Amino acid sequence: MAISQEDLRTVMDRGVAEIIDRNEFRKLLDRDKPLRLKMGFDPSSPDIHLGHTVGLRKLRQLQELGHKVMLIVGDWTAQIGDPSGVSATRPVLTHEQVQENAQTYMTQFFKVVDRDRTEVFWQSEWFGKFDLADVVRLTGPFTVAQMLAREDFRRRWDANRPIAITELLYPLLQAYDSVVVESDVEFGGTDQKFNLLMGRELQEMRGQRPQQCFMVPILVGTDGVQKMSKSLGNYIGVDDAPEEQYGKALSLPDDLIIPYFNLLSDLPTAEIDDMSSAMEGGANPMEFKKRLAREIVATFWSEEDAAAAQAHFEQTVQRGEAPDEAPTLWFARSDGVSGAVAVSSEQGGAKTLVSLSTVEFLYHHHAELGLSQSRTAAKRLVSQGAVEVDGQPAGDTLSLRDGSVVRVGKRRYLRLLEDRS
RNA sequence: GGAGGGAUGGCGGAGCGGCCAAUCGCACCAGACUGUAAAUCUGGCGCCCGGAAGGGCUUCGUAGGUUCGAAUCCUACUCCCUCCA
Repeated sequence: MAISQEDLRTVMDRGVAEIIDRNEFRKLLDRDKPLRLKMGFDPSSPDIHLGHTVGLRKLRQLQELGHKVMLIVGDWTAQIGDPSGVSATRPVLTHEQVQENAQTYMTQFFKVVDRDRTEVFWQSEWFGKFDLADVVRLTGPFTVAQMLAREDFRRRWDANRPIAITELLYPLLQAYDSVVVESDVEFGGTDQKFNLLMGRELQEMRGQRPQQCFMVPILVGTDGVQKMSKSLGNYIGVDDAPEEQYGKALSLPDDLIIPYFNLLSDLPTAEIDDMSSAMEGGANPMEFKKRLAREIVATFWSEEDAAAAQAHFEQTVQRGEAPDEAPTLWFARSDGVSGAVAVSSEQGGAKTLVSLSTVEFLYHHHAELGLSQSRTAAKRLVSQGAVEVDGQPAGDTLSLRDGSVVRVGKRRYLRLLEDRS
């Protein structure tokens, strides 16, 4: 398959941590047959964030060169829990949860990867009929020492911390997947190295050409320090709303702008380099960051959504105005009382609504405002000066009109409108 | 089979009879500052009453008990972990 020099560089160098074996992989790209690209996931926590998309984008690039993705739903390995990284005991998932998580995952997965060039497998297709003889045959050739070669096993072993036998099984199951789908290349983060190499080994034992291992770098999270992860809260989710993604992207430390462009956008490398030197020359990073944020939103949503998210950001954060689409609290004049809002007087055509008190208002409308249902919490907000009405700090009692906007903290708004219908 | 350690707020982790609604870190919320929802600083962070001072109620695996008083002591139970074999 003919591949341009530029594509080749993009595929093999941009956003790549390590390829084993690099030369082999290079040769495979020149073959006529589409490559079988393997990518597995455990349906244990279904949300995909930007950190995952670094690898997914690679898959996409290769799909566009004509190759095919084998997506493996790890419904068996999910039972075990990947010991890579943190070794917390995971709750065993029910069949329904697994199904559900897998669906969520795939919906997000296919925001980046081309569904038409993807084949989906479930581990249960083969492990469902595995018997003890198969297990013995699978585990037989491996030794404990081999397993202890892996860093996290080794560490726990040395520290006398428990290692479950099923955990040792994990890499083997993953390796077996490679045999079943006859994977040519398996993708994963650098933390997957051991598991990926296991696949190579097992394939060779079973008379297959060993897969290449393609490792992508771990993405640094929005805090600029630790790797992006949901549990650390420094992530941008694929499924986050456009404004959410945009806002989170803008909160990135400036020195992450360039790496993010490299790993998460299709902008030509030359253009990225230009930005880099422009910033070194004193250009305001804000503009580039906005561009980055737009790129990100557009990847997962659309250009229009990206533009809207930017407008939203500029309006609410930079200018501190209420968003157009603030939740609305409708009140009926005839009610007299709607929730905690009471119509108290009408002067010169403009009705004035007066709440019982600011605290009561927040308490009664906690749902619309996204607050917790607690008077104490509402009181705290009031005493902290977090409440304002139409741009003016609110006192102990609110004075509201048709069209008033109540703002709580930086990001919560509630618009009051009379229901004239 | 034997010996030992442990279960505390969303998480991690102090406390080991009154000064504990419970140190501290993370997360979270608010304020200030900022190009930024970052960083930093300040404050807050069980529920309820009160303008406030303050008061009340429910929490430290579960169930009982000792005590004027228990997250802290005792008993039983449940679960987790480590070491020896």
